Amino acid sequence: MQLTVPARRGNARSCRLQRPSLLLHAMSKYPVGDIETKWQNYWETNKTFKVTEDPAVPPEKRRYILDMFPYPSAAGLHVGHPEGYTATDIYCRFLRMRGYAVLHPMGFDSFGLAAETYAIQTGTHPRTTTEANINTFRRQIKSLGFSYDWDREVSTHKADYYRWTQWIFLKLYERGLAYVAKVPVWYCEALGTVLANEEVLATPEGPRSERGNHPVERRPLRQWMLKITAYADRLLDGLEGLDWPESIKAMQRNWIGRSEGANVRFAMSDGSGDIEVFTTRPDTLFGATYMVLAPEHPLVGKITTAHQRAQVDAYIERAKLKSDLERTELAKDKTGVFTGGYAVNPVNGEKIPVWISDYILLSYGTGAIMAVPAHDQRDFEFARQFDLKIVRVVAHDGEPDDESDMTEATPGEGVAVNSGRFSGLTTLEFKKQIVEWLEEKGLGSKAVNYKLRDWIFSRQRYWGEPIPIVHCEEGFVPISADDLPLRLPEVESYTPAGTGESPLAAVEDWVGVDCPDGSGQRGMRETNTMPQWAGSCWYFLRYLDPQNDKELASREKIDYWMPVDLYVGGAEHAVLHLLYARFWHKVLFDLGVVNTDEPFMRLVNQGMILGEGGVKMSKSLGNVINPDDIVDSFGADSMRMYEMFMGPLEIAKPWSTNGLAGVHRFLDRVYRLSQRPLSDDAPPDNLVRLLHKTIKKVTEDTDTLAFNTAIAQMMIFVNELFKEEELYRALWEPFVLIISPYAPHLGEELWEQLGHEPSVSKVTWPAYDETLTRDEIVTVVLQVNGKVRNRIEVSADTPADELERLALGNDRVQQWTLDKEIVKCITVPGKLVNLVVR
RNA sequence: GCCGGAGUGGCGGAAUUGGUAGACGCAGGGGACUUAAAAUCCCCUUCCCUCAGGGGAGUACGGGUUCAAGUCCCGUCUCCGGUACCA
Repeated sequence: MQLTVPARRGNARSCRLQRPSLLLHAMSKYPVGDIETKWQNYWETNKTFKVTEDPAVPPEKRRYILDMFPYPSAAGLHVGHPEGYTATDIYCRFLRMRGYAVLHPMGFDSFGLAAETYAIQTGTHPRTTTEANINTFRRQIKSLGFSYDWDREVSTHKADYYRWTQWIFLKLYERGLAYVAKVPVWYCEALGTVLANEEVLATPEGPRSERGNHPVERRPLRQWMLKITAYADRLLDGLEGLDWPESIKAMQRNWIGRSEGANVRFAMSDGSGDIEVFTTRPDTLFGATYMVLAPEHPLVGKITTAHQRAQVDAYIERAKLKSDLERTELAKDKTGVFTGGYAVNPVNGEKIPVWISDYILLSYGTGAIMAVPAHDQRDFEFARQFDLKIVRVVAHDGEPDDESDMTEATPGEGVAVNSGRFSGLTTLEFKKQIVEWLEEKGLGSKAVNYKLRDWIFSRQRYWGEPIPIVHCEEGFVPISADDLPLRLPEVESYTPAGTGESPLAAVEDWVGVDCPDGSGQRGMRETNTMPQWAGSCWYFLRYLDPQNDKELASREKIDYWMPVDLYVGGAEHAVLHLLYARFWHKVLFDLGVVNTDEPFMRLVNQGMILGEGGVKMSKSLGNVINPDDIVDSFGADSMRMYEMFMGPLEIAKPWSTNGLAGVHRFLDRVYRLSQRPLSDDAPPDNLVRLLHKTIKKVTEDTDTLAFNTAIAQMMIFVNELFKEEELYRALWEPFVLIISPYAPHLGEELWEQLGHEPSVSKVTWPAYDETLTRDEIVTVVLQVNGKVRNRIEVSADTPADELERLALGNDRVQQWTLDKEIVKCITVPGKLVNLVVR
């Protein structure tokens, strides 16, 4: 998946970014490079982290920990990638040592625009570029010592992978969830192609292509669509049970945008047709004083009077050129034109004018509204702009009765007024009764609307999954699942055809094909390809069974591992990827392919790593940190540990090379400590207690992904050990175990130096003794009126009355209680005594 | 505007069910070692006042609850992320 970092464009050569000069000063006492190479080779040769489906492992001891796989860009790995990957790696290593079977795979989201753009410019096949980039990514990821099971690696552009992406598409098609429709999309004359919304920018000169700054316009073009709206309610309801950040859930809810209301039909006064509107406030029907249609609304032509025709046509022309953005955000003033037509308000028979305006979007609801200016701010502004009638139909406390005094609409709920026999009803009750009334009269009905729209699934591109459909005389004929994969043909040019078709349209001997229905007729292949999102919708299933050529993954393996227990990645995928993947998963669930309705039980977003000084990392600022440079100068363990020490995983935090050096210093200290002669003597009691506290803290914090505080505790422990002459084996061995998920190369090395067989990752995580985690002597705070006046050291089990006696007898305390009456005494054993005086 | 999140030293950040604010690290200061420097080790380091015992203030701001508030409640401000004529 693509991170929203400034991607390098149109240049696939690897480029070394400038090294911060500080890196060159990294001094190291321990042989970082040797150690890290040694253990990476060991893990690779011994397949240390290969995992298989062992039926002896009970289900509650299995975990599927997933990283968002990267889009292999030419720029190589970014410091943002290792953050999430390190977090899951530490967690996985921890879980394994705690006796879990852990599935932890990695792969590549390898279809995408950047490689194709480069192909257009240079003629290099996108596969060549992509696979070179994958090799770089894989090398970089391996250099950080992550414990992936590399035998499960997948890449979405490989035919044995996209075969199953196409298979899922066929299933969607079979179920009526994939269809073709003419929808307005951005078309760029100069580039000869359709552009995605995110490839179009709003500029003062109008909408322009992101690439080349060419003008673009909306054209209704034939596109493949996926009926995600059919799953809107399930996508909404499914969020309830998920352990996801509240913000992501809120964003998905907002994106789906469910709203309840009613559809109401208004007849034209001249009988020229009916206008249907959607409203969430049917209780304000009596306040509907005019209507507005979207400029593209099909009824506009029919109801416009001859007198208004020229103005209306001119307005429609202008609206066409505006982007959605301009029609909404940028437009402060309302614009619109009267059509000359009138509709009849069904509740009171009043004739109300029908206008068109671009504040009404054809794509939402019915593309038409009843305007209630008294209680809707947009309608209010429009009414004031064009001097239309305003009637209040909801009473709120303390409002002026005269509409001419109103300065803004009052959208809240209240009690109905000016509403005939419905007057006096509360908003809630009114809504119920009016819908019943409308249904009785056949004028309308209860309705639900969504902001969510069907997913435009086709791209006029080369580097994507071909859509396995043939256009035959009798219509679309899907390719038989047995004939998949439908491979991408080789092409001579990657440039779009200029007709709004993909480069595939030019490959005549690929496009022309016998119809798969066996009729003997000739047909034409679909030349659109799938969008980049397709491959990432289900990759986590392919990891389960990557070699399977009979099905996308066997049901046994799905049952063994799914659903994903923890999914870590950037918040930039909050809506699209996570919504699309959930949608496909629900379809697969309905098909009986997968075992759960939701794929990802727990989601964590790692925060962005900013440049030094808290600004965004960007090439133009020259503050981009290249992980390769860090690994070269400080080592992978320092890089990993520093990124975890920076702060909580979820928050954005600035990079600091000094901070990195500090963590490196710590690891260096650990190594130097390890070179001291080992002692088998019993260690001092205070250090044993510190060890148990440390094990407890690191255990709990690793379990909750609070890596920064776990590392702080390890630093405290090492600082204390460092002060001792001797290195006690009884303290050192457990410490090597708990640091090993964090600094795995050093962990392996030290474990081996302790005389053990590798790998440390197979050793059981140390236990702690709860009683040893508590201090025997504690500091108790003596307060007078809540202010700390003294501290005393007492045995931890000193009872309350004894503490109270000690407090009252304390001379520093007495200075503050002298001549005062002691009103109250609060004692918290082991913590404090607070004397309240007057 | 709406939704979500966050405001703690010079900086990144700690702080259990309300119970010692500032753990750990960075930066800074002092000392040790060294011919010297680097590296390393030790100590100090929220701010203000101080008779050197301490005292006062302090977790964005203003209130409140409480013996006790960074933590709970009400209001305000700022910043970050998302979204925006969605009828």
